[in-house]
Amino acid sequence: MAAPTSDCAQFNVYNQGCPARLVLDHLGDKWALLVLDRLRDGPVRFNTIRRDINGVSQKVLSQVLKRLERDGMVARTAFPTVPVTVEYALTELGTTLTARVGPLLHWAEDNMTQIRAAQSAYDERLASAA
Amino acid sequence: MAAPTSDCAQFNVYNQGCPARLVLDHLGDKWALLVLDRLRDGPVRFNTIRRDINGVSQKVLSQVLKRLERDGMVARTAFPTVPVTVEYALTELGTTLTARVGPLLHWAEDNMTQIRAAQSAYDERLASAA
DNA sequence: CCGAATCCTTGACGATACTG
DNA sequence: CAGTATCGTCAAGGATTCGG
Repeated sequence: MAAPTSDCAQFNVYNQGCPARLVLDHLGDKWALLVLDRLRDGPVRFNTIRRDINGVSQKVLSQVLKRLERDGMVARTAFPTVPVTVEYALTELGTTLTARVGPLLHWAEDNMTQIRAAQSAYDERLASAA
Repeated sequence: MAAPTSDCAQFNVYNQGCPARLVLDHLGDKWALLVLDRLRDGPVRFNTIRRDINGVSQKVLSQVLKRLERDGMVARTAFPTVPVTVEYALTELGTTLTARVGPLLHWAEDNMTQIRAAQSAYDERLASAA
């Protein structure tokens, strides 16, 4: 067995030291990617994100943003207005990550047809077997 | 608001037509990436994967493989020996996906230190606030 | 306006046992 | 060897309510 792309301590995903999980945990997150993508053009306010990303709850968006902030992907700025105004923006780290994710999404778009075809063929085989 | 990398139907992640989800669902999967990575060198048998990926149960590995097969990432080949021998291998689609994920993992490795630093700084700020 | 706190449902995952 | 079937646990996510 050759060396894997990212070691991950003998493939033990439970190992918190695995660097890949640091990023993958965000990718796996149902919303994080959409949030990052929404911030690509510059700072956005909380409720603007909430409105634009259809289906996310306040609680979850709050969690996601907090986590992205903790990981240094997003910067939170609160303006002492009344009522409070809060803006979220990509940090440099977050910007480079978002840039790397782009190609992956493009790959998904480019190969969507193939994936769907594979799924259909698979399902059809199942149906004919039954 | 400019066009996002992947449209996702006005950011509605629930929309199954979103091409990104087709791939992201796999990335979010706790094991799929490890499986894909394990297959990079060529066909591998079920129990070999199971042994090499520490911590995965038969059930889940079975599920993951079936899903990867359905999505056209992995090809399953059963040899009519006694007892049965089954091999899993990356398809061309799976190979290109695995190739695209690599850079992302490298990014994670390269920036792991920064991420950890951000986390520490964040946690420290929380502690001093308390 | 921006969130925190609470309750609740759902489904992912693991352990175990069994089959062709 | 390569799975399927069943059960139990547990945490993520949604709905709602309250606070600064």
